[in-house]
Amino acid sequence: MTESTDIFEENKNWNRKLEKDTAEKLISLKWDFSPYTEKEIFSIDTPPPYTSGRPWHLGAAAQYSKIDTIARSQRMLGKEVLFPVGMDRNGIPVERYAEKKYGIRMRDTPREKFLEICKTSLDELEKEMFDILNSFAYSADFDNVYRTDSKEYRTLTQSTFIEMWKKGQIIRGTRPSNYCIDCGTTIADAEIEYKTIDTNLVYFYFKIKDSDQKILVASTRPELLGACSAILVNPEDERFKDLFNKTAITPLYNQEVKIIPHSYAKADFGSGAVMICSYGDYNDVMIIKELQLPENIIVDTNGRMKEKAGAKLNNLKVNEARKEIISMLQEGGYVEKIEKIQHRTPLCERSKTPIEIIPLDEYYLKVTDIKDKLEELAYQLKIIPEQHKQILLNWLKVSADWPISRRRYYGTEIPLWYCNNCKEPYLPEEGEYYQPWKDNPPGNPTCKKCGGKEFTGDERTFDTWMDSSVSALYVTKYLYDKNFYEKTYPLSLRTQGIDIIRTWLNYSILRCYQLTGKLPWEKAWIDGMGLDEHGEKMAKSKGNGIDPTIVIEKYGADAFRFWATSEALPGSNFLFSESRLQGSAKFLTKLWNVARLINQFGEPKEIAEKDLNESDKWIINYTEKLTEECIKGYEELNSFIPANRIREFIWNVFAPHYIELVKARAYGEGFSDDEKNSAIYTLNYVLKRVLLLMAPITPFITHTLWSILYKGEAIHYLSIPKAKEYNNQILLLGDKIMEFDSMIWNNKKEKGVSLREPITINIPAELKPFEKDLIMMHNINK
RNA sequence: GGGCCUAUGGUCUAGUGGUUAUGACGUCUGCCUUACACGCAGAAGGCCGGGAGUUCGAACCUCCCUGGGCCCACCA
Repeated sequence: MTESTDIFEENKNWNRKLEKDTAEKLISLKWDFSPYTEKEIFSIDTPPPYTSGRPWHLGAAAQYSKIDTIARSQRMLGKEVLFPVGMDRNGIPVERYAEKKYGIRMRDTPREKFLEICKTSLDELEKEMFDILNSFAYSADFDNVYRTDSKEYRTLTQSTFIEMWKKGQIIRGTRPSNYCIDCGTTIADAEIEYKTIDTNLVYFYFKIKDSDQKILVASTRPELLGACSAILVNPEDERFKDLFNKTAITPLYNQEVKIIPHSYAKADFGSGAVMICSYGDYNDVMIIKELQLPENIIVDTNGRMKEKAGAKLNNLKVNEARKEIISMLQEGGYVEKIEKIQHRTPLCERSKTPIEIIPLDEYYLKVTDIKDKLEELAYQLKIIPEQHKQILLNWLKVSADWPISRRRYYGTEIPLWYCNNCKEPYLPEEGEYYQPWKDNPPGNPTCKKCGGKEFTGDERTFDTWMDSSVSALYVTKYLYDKNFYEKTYPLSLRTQGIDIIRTWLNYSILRCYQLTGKLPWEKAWIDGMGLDEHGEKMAKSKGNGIDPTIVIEKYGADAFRFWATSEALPGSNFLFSESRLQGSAKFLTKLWNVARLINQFGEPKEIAEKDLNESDKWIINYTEKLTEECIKGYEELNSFIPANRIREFIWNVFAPHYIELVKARAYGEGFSDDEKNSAIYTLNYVLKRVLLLMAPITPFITHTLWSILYKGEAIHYLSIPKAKEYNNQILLLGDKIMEFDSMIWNNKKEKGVSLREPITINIPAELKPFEKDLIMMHNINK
C-alpha cells in the first residue's frame, strides 16, 4: 500500500490535522525576489501592521489572507513578485502598552530606559503577529522583514525630512494641542478620558454695536471671554434672525465680535447663542479653522491667565479666573442666570485634571500648495474598486498642511538641533540616523547665523504616518540600492483597508510625490472592513472582536482563507459568519474526496485530445472556460471570482454530473482500456487544473493534494497554464446533459425508487455522443 | 452633528434598463447509489429596504426617507 492511499484511507475529510502536517513544508517555501529577472515584475506595498498589544482582529487577518492570495496568484501568472512584510512599531500604542504593563510613566522614566522597555515589548508582541501570519501561510519575504523603528528605516524617514526641509516643504506653525497643566505636557488623544462633571452654565449679555439690542450667550468657560472671536447662532433660529452678521461687543473687554449663523449652534441648548473662544474645546478649534477666525490665547502653559486676560484675571488659575469673572460679570449686571449642568469634560487620564487646548509651535508639511497636483495624481491612480476613489478625492479637497511633530518618545526623532545662542535650527546631512535628544550634532558644526558652537537637540518625534507613508520607498530601497529602486519603483500595487485612505494612502501619495515626482504605485487595492455577525464593526470597546487564531484552529486556515476570499468582493465590508466558514470547510472536504476518488484509478497514459471520448472533451472545454474566467479574476486582483467559479464548478458540474457520468468508465466496467484511460486522463487533467487555480486561495490543501498525486515541485512554484480556446457548442450540449440528468433524477424521485434503479427512457438524439456513459450512469435499459 | 459609501429569499451573495432574478449557508422531504452523511437527490422560500419620479418598460437611472458602514467632529 502506498503512502498516498494510507492518507486517503485514514482521512475521509480535509481536517486541521492534515493541514498542520502540511504547514511546516508550506511555510518553509522560500519566496526570493530578483529585480534582474526576465519576468514581469509585480511589486506590492502592503500595510505594515501595528505591533500593539491588542489581539489582531479577524478582519485584519482576512484582509492579509486576501493580499496573500494576490501575491500568490501573480506568481502563478508567471510574474516575479516583490512581496515584502514589515512591522509598524513607532508611536503611542506601544508607549501606552509599556506604561500599563510595567506600571511606569513615560515622562517620569529616563528616555533611554523607556525606549528600551518599549523595544522589548515590541519584540514580544511582534512574535505573535508573525505566528498569526504564518498560521495562514502568508507568503511574504520573511527573511527581509522591515521594521519602522529600525535604524535603516528611521534613517529613511529622517532623510526624507531633511530633503523636504531643503526643498522648503517644511514650515512652522502653531497647532492647538491637548495640554495637561498638572503634568506640564501635551497629551495624546488616546490619553484623554471623558467624565461628566457638574459645572455652571453662565448666561450673560453682549451688547450689539450701534444699537440698544443685546444678545444672551451661555457658556461654561466664561473666563475665556477675552479670547472670544465670534458668536454663533443657528441659521434656522427665528429669535436671532435680525442679529445675523451684526457685531456684538464683549462685556468687560469691549471687543467687537461677529454674530454668525452656523448650524453648529443648537437652538435648544443654552440660550441658543454660543461664543467661540480660542480654545474652550475641540469645536472651537474646528470652527476657528473653518471660519478662519483670529486666535487670541489668554491661558499660558502653567494654566494661568495671561496678562491680556485683564489686570484682575492676570496670573489666576483657570478655575479661579472663572469664579472671578463670574462675579465681575454679575457686578456689571451682565448675568441673566447661572444654571447647574452636567458637562462631559475631557480629563487627563493620569492627573484627572481638565485638559486645556493651547497652541504650540509645531512643524508642518506643506500640502496646500500642491493640492491640485495631488488631485491629478489621484485621478491617475487606478483604484480597485473604483468607487473608493471618491473617498480619497473628497479628502484631498479639504486637506490642510499636515502637522508632523509630536511630543512623544518612541518614534523617529526630528533630526534638528538649535543654536543655544540664536535659536537658529541646524539641519544635518541625509543618510544617517540622528537622535538629537541625546547626541550632539555630528562634526562640531558652527551656527550659520551667529557662529555659535553650542546646540540643543529637538526632543520631538514625528507623527508615525511620516514613517509609514514612505514604505513604498523603503521596500524599493530608495536610499540603499539605486539599481533595485530603478527596477521596482513605482510599485505595481498598494493594498490596504478603506479605513486608512485619509491617512496612509493620502500621505503616501503626498510624500512619495514630493520626493520622487511620481505616484508610488500603478494601482491601489482598497478592501472593506470585517464586521461581526450583526454587521457591526469589531472593536475592543464593544467586546465583539474575534480572534483569528481561534477561528483558524477550529475550522482550518484554508477554510478561513476560502471564506475570506469568497465572502465578498474586494472593497465590500464582510460579516463574520461561522456557518459560512463551515460551508467553506465542507467545500474543501468535497475537493478532498474528489481527489480521493481520482487517486484510486492510478496514473493515466498520455492521450491526444482528439482521441478523447465526447464526455471528456466536454468537461475539458468547460475547464478551459473556467480557467479563462479565473485568470481574468486574478488579473483584476479579484479573487472572489475564481473562488466562487471554482466552487460552483466542482459542486454543481464536475462532481455531480461529470464524475457520475464517467465513474463506471473509469472503473473500467464494460469499457475498453482506451475508453477507461480517456476518463482517467480527463479526471486528472481537470483536477490538476483546479488545484492550480485554487492554489493561491487555499495553499494548504492544494499543496497536500499535489504532493500526494502529482509529486515533483511544490504546486506554489508552478504556473497556471493559459486557457486554451474552448468550443461553445459542446458546452451547450453539456448543459443538455445536466438537464437530462436532472430530469431522470426527478423521474426516479417521483417514483420513489433508488437512483440505481433501472429506467427505460429515450436518450435525445443530440446526446447520442454521450450515450454509453449516460446508460451506465443512470442504469438505462437499452 | 458633517462628508462619503451601501441596502437583493431566514443569513450572505451574483446580477447595471427588457432574465423563468445567480449561487452558497440554513430549513423541509427522501436516500448510507463501491469519493464524500462535512454526502446525494428533490423541494419550499424573494411585492430585489420604504416612498416618489424618469421610461413603452427599473433590482438596475434620479430625488427623498430609513437602516448599516468608513472617516472627521463630539456638545458651548
